[in-house]
Amino acid sequence: MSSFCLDDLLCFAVYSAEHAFTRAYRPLLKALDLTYPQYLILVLLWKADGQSVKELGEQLHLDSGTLTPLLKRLESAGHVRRARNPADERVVNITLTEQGRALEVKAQEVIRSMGAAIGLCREDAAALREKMITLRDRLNAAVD
Amino acid sequence: MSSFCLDDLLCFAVYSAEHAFTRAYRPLLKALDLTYPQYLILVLLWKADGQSVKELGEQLHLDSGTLTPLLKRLESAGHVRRARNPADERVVNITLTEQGRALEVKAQEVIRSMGAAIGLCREDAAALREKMITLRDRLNAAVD
DNA sequence: TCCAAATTAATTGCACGCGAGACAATTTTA
DNA sequence: TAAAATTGTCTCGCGTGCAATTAATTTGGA
Repeated sequence: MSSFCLDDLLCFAVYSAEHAFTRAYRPLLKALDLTYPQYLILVLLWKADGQSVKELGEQLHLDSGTLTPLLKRLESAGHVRRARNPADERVVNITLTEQGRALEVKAQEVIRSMGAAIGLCREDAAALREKMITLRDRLNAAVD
Repeated sequence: MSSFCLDDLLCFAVYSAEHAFTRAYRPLLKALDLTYPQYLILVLLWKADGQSVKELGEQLHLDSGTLTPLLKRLESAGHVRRARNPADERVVNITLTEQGRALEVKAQEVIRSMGAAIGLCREDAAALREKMITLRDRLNAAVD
């Protein structure tokens, strides 16, 4: 019994790889005064500004209990504005400030640095990414 | 600019897969009153009882700032004991209680359930695991 | 022997991430 | 139209993770 070690578990491999990613991102994002989840939100807004909390949460697989305080921190840092949607007062839309939009240029350098740290060619990275997405979706389906 | 979506990023694929894993584990481990990190610690202790905080941290890639409160919770739940090493008073050794040892049997069922949820054959899971470990180690090397 | 350096665990403060519950706005249904 | 159900967000409490600091101890060299 107990003949396996942690690295034998796929779940732990993913768990520790995720930590390694955030550790690798931390010093790069610190230059922009961002955390990794904050960076992910900006990535979504750079692509489509003005999304609602719910729309952001669906893409991030996070709920509003996580997003609300996170978005408030992004707001107090001056990167986004939060405003109720006049057409439906339940909805809060998140829009970039000029400052938040300006961060996109600096983020290009972060992406380049991470690409180098990963050390995989484009094809291998894409293949691994596909497998992780498939695994994630299967796990999420199993929970429901 | 901003032509990519989140699922195009390997880092996000790993990030969201990790969340999916802990979400999938949560209901299974709740039956044992354990969180996923607590479960990982028990896995290590089932394999080798009496390890120090530092030894556990090295295998989990976590530091004492994370482990100390986590181990205290495991102790107050009655699963482990924390005791200074008489030979070196700086070191705290963690030993399983009878109750903590008994959990290993119930954990077998958790492992079976997760294996089914992952939905990969043994070879594919092992190959994916290898790739994640390699990626993790490369990222960790890049930070230092 | 004694002192400086190194090692280790604990502590503190901050940022997620989630479950549960509260609440207001909106939609559905009777 | 009024009651009921749903939706979107917020708040709270708890459990990680991590950086930085502190305290205690051991080790190594003069």
